[in-house]
Amino acid sequence: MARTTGSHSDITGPRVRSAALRLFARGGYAAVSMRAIAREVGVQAGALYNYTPDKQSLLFDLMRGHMDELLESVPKRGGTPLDQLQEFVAFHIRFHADRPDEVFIAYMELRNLSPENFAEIEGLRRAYEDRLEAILRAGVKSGDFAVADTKIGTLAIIAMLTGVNTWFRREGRLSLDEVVAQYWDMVRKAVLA
Amino acid sequence: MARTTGSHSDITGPRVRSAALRLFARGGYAAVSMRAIAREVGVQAGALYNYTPDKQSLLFDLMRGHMDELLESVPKRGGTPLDQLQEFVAFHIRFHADRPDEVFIAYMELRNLSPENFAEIEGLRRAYEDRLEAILRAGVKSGDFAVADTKIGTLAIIAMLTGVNTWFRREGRLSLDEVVAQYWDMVRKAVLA
DNA sequence: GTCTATACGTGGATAGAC
DNA sequence: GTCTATCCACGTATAGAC
Repeated sequence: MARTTGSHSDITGPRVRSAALRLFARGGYAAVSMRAIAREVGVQAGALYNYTPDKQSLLFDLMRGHMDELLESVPKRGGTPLDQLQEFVAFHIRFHADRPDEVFIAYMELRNLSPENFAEIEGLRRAYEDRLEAILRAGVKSGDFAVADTKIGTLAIIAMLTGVNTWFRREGRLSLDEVVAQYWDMVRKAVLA
Repeated sequence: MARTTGSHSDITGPRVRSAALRLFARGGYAAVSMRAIAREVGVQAGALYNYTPDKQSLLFDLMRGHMDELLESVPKRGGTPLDQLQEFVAFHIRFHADRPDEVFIAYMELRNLSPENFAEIEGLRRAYEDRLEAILRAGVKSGDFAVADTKIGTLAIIAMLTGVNTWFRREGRLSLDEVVAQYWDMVRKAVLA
């Protein structure tokens, strides 16, 4: 995908991020070279450094952008604990199903972050988990839910929901509505008193 | 860890596998060099090739060994569907908690397998899932369980259980017995009619 | 069976011309 | 802003001495 010389700062930046996202998700951060990213964008490797100081920042920006969007999008509190939980389950599955590459990177490439960058991403992930745990605690307090340890319950539910991404395909046997319905059924029964 | 020249075939082989396991789990297959493995074992890089034809085989052997052991260890059928499910849940959590490095590699490094090796590991993983799905189907048939789609139920339960490995630490707040008890409580409620 | 030495490719990142 | 050219470190794997 050769390109001619010229100025394209406004469009090349997003293209670099997009190419890195796709390639990191497919091959893994460590296995993807800056040259491969440049080839995908249609520039030479040296030109990438107009848009990122280094490869590590490219990974970190993708992960932070994803986590920021997740935290901005998660439903705010409202309604009964059961209503809130249902809303959370549907939101989590749909949000993640829409962004398979971002989700894959956010889970698989944590160990390739520098210690400082890892700490920041970990904090955002914790903040997201806290949203769900607050719902479970409210439900336990109101007597609607029976969850022995809300922290474990939180991690168990998130692991179960995120697992959808490992197998769900839009062309597959089941619609996303059906998937959401069954997961909600399982989660609901698992936490109800 | 310098070593003197000599013959150590009987002990070096297992040490190579053990070092590769630990380093792959910590840093990721792509980021770990043969030199790093050799350093951990205490030999020069060239000597590794007496024990493995290449790096890919090292990864594949670790994963196949893990999956073989998993399939040999999984409880065979017996008792009511509810009893079988309880046994499966306890087995899965304990087996995986005992082998954090193997489990981490088996889930994270699938994409670094050659296509042929990937197909073989995928087949073993599928066989393991089939064990659980058979239990769910038996429970649905007997009327004990209410699971809309046993394939989804299988994947949801396995994802939930395997997630324990991302946070459980033996020195932590909860004993493995307590963890098993709460997960069994959630799984049981989730599938019961 | 392990060593040293090396072939050969590729990695991230930078310099300077245009 | 992008290009070409390059630096230098490191990767897997092999050859041949001991």
